[in-house]
Amino acid sequence: MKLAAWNVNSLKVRLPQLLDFLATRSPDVVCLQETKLTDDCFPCAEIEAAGYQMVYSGQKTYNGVAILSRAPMSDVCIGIANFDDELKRVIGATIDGVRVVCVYCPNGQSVGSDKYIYKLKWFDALAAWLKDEIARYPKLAVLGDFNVAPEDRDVHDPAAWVGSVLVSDEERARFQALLDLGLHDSFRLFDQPEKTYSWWDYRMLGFQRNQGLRIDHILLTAPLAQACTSSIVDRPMRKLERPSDHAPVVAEIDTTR
DNA sequence: ATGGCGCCACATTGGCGA
Repeated sequence: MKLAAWNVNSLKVRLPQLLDFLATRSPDVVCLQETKLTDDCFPCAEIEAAGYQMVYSGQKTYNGVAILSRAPMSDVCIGIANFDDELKRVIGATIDGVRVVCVYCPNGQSVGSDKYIYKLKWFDALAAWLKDEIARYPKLAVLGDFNVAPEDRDVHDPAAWVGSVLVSDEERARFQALLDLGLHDSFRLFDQPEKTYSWWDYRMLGFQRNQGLRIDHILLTAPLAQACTSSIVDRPMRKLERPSDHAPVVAEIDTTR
């Protein structure tokens, strides 16, 4: 099972690139973030024509998540249980016995801001909910834009970023709390090229200079981590014309194990 | 020097993302 997560930064704009991704990479499951579409505007026909079923939860202008899958999805859930959040950031579904949770974690804007406080609370609610979900579904994957660079090696210039949003100790502690639930960062299960990132600023030739951050992740419970055969950042997608500022992240699970 | 780029909407400028 090939699983992908991609912050498309507007599905309306990025639909051609998504269809390219589906056709050339042939993922089984794709978790999308920042679709920025209300549900009545979701491009169902084009995605169905590409051979995928889909579930989605969106809103105007900001946020919005979706899961695309070749196989049927069941037990679809929207949002974090017991956490009141009007922003559309979470959708989950069961696919071939794997519980897939797609997340668009808050950005946090700047350390100490109201949005930062909300980000920390949001992560606490996510962890509390995932603890129950993992107990219910031992084979669980959490994929998406976490808006946290877990370690300094996930940051192009750690000295320039020290203490700022996306890398602050409090944010990294929230990410670690997810790992402490028994989740594994699939990317770190394998040897990886140095300076591998998943997001690059549109400004300042960020991509050309590889000034990026690794903030998009695929986290796996132990049964899936043991069956994981690869986990990469699909960097070439960031080179396309009119790219998202994020590249997709992709992990493969050997479901016969 | 806190800018830049790209996307969105009560648009032709401002808010936001990261």
